[in-house]
Amino acid sequence: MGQGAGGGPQPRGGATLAQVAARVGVSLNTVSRAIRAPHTLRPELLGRIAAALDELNYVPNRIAGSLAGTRSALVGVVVSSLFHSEFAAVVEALQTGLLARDFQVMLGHSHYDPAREAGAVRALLGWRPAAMALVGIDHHRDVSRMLGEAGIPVVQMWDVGGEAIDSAVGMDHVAIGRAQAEHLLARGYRHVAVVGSLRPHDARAHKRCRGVAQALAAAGLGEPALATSAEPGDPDLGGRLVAELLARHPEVDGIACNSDAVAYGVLRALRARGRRVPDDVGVVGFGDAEASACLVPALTSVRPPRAAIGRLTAEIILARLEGAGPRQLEVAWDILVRDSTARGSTVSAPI
Amino acid sequence: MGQGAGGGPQPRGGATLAQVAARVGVSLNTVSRAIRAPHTLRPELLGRIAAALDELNYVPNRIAGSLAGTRSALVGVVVSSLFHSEFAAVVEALQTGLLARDFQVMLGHSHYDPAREAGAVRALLGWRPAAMALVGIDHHRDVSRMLGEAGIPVVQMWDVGGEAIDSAVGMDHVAIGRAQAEHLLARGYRHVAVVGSLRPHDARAHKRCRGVAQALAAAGLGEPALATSAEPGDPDLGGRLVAELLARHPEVDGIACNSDAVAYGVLRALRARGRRVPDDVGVVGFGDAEASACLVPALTSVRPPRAAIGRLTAEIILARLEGAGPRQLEVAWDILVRDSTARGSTVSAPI
DNA sequence: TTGAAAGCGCTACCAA
DNA sequence: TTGGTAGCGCTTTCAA
Repeated sequence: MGQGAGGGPQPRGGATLAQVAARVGVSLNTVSRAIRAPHTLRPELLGRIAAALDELNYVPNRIAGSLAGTRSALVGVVVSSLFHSEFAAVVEALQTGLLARDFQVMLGHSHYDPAREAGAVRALLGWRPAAMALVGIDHHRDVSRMLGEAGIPVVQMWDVGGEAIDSAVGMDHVAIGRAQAEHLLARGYRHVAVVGSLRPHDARAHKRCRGVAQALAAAGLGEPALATSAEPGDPDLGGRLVAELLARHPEVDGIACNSDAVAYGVLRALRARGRRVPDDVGVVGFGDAEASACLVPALTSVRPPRAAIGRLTAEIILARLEGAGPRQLEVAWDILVRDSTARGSTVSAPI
Repeated sequence: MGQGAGGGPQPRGGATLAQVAARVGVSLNTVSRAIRAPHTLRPELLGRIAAALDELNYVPNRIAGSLAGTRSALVGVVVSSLFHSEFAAVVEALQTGLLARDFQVMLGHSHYDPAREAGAVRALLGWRPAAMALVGIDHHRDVSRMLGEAGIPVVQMWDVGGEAIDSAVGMDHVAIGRAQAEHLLARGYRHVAVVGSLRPHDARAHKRCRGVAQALAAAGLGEPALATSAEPGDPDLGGRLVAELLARHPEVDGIACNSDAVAYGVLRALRARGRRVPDDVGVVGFGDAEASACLVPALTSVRPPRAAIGRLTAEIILARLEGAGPRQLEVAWDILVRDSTARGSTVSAPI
């Protein structure tokens, strides 16, 4: 209270097309065309309009443009989480690809919860996006229904193998789990366990887990020992889970982790318990986080092609918008073999 | 070609308010009020409208709402980069705070480039956001001008101490640099260097660097040795810079890194060269990344209150929008002391 | 090459 | 408690 006008700043918006038109002395839609189809105007007029546009710092109102135009310039993107940065690089590559064609990305988070995912999808759909991209291939039926009814291109990222709503770009997570286990077996580890965060609705994590079991079965071994939790996967969780695992299954000598962050904690806890890596125990991660090559021992991990997934998603969206059909792509990943599984490459039978 | 209709999916949008109204047999704006002010309708009518809304899967068109309404429901956010996840936690906390009040976040990236930052700000302003938040306090003058003219609340995050456009929530980066150096000196390291990515327009990094120099000067020591680069800060860069540093300044025994990722590479390179940490060299990072506590030796680092910065930014934006005045907050950070600087806590003079 | 007019789907205000 | 009406700033026809 007092003499001030009170209240926050008054949004002034910028100049409107009509104001620019009035200043130049032409009609509103001549200015509009000066922006969208400059070649249809006399150069002289175009020059005067450009000058006015510049002078008034005209910034096109995309809200108005979207409402009036036939297509929106927004793409909705739903990721599980940005926090653990699993998907930050995917989003960045996607946004870069889209921005080049003047599409804005709108981000939503599911926090690994189907209800929140549905909420995020609904909220984004309210902005009438031209397309949507989301992490995962298995969704709550409300999500599939809403997305199907929206009648826009939808790209499901990161996973493949489920029933795609429209298009998909991802990895075969069962194969990844299998590869984790096969790598451990090839290095001579026989008692393989799975450690990590396994949220009820994180289908990818469950698939990798299943892949590990498949590989063990194929090798004539029993079920993998499991130490999982629905908590977010961080080093502390890894430490707690491995402690619990070793108490129950002291024979474990190979650990497939559901994320590198968890693997960091696993390595630390093994060290604290005097278990040598890779001599006594082999550890393989998932995600190839930035620090993984700098740990001691350096962590063997699965590297997902994050930037490629983001880039391909952008490409598919743009192509779909121009009339191309849906596509489903499986992208390749690889295992970066480092010291944490460097016990030797021949299968040595236990004494 | 072929028999198909060709073309991508036809965006069908959802049902409109008018369609719902027609179905119930009331006027369009009665339905609008059923959504925004339900208590002003007869319960019976409200029930019928709710049923129709549900049956037609009505999703309000936020584009139309923003254009017609007095205020937009968007907040623009510009970060330097998501990729190195420096700001992912800030954005997530900010988005959570805003979403609770039904504001959508629109993200832009500057990639540590003033021109791209200006481009991102301009692009976001086109959506007529209700407010903007951006990383950094020192901006290209075009950015300050555009933001000032927009007449909306603007919160500058992460840094403080410059001339704020409107509001700010951040840390004193000079003090952080000073603290890094003082910590090293307190642990008995005498020849302190700065290693890391120093992009021309990353004012925060420059301030931390200046802080280190100040602390050395205050202790009667000379300028810090510098090994910096404009490349993105990752472990490989850290490794290369420290190799170059030790070639030029073999006497260095304390290293202040501009990010934890760089520090990871520094630790690895020191190990490869047979320099023991913390005995021969002390290393302190910035950012407290997830892996830092799991390295060997565990990395001493400065921990920024990322979630708090995001949350406070959301609070300030919401308050500003309700008429509160601008605020400038400096938030506290701390140094997590770990093994990489654990040489002892008394200053021991070199022999 | 330019202008006029009709909406896009909604909110805000007024009248009933 | 409800309905009518005038825009928001632009794109998109169509006519001049």
